[in-house]
Amino acid sequence: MAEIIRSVKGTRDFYPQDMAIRRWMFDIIREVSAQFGYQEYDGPCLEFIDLYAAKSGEELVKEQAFVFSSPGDDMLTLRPELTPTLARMVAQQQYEIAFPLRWWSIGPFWRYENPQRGRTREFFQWNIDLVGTESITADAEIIAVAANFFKKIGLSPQQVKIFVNNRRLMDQAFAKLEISQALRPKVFRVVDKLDKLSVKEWQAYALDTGLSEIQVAGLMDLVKNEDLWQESEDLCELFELLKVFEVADYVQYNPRVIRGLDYYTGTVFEAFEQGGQSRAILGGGRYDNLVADVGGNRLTGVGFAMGDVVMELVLRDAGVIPEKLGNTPEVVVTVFDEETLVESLKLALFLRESGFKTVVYPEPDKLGKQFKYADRLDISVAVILGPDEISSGQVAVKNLKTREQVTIKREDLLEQIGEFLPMGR
RNA sequence: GUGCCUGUAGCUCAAUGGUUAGAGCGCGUCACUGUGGAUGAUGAGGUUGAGGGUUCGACCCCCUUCAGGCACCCCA
Repeated sequence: MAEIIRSVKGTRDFYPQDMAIRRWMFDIIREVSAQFGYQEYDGPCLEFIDLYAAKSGEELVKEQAFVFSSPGDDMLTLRPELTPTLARMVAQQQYEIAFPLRWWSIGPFWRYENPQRGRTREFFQWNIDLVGTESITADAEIIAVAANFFKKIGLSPQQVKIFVNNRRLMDQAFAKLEISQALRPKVFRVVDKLDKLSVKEWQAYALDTGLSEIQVAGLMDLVKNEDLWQESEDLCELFELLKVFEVADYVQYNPRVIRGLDYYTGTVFEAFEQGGQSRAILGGGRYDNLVADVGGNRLTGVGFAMGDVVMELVLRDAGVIPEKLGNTPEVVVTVFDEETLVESLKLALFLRESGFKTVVYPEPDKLGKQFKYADRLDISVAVILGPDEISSGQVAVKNLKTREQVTIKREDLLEQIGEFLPMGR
């Protein structure tokens, strides 16, 4: 056998059983998004590199994007994120769109990273945004969308938590500690490290970034202060609203959530798996200048993004992925010989029109082999059509799960199949 | 970019430096000419990732290289 050309590093093959899980997950995303009145959109997977250069910074484009020149010598990139595309699309029609807009999307993205658990080079991301309002209600709604997704997919507040903070609040707190503006991006990273390092390591790391000992001590107090939110009007209002949205049990204040991105200006949030791995599932927040960078008017919004890779890991850990996802055929029609093949095909046609997912064994073969095939495909019902049945206007129906078999009149076939099929098909 | 681990049958894995590299699962055929999963019999399937070295002898030890996994870095 010739050697099989391997798949590209960091990509995934979706066999039918994998695809069924993806479909299931995406359907819930679609359902929740639509339920809140969001409209689906999408952009191209290919964009000019300039689109990202304007906004995302050098490092992302140079080191993590798939960049190449087209035959026409344009510098193109496989989109590493959706936000710049969204910004462009909004800017292009800024006088046409009815604001506030509620848009969502799911599609493939590419980043040239070192693949490892929970991280691939090709992945899917759910993006959802509410653009054109500064109301805190919008922040609450977006968080409620995330919480409702968790609820619907089967993750409880004990299994997953959305941690919320406010960038402005943290900026004020940093100002009180007299941490300079220039140092703050680094300080964000310091804060982010707190849960990963020991106290001593963390202090050393913090001092290393240029903070004074007093500042380090102050910072430590700050990021351990779970009541800090009370100093922020926005957060007080947000938490009240989250109660109204009936998602408060999924949400918790956390002063250590800041998000690396510079463009977040108010509310920031990240959902984490609770317990063992504690992986970040989704993240988002409020931003001030979505479209200004690509030449539009100032527009604020709030949104989040969720990758499918970590999400699926978490769902697996939680054991909430259904065993049966209903992507298998339901009925197999057996074929006795060349003469009866046409009868089998006609019967299958009838079953399909009646709404059953039906396959026909493609050629005459031993019944045993046909059953074995059906069994391998996890098909529940076999319809047996041989010369005896044809001449008597009957049909044999076998429940492959229970081995029960009955011979009935043709007109009773649909009812019989319905009886043999497992519930909830 | 850095570090650790792993590459043996289609899959999951064995095999003190010593005969012809094995097992389970899967696959083919038969027992079974209109009835599957079980059982039994039997068969196919390998350049041990690749290249070099040490050795009387290498799946095993050493070097190089390729690939994969995991962690760090980073995470828009």
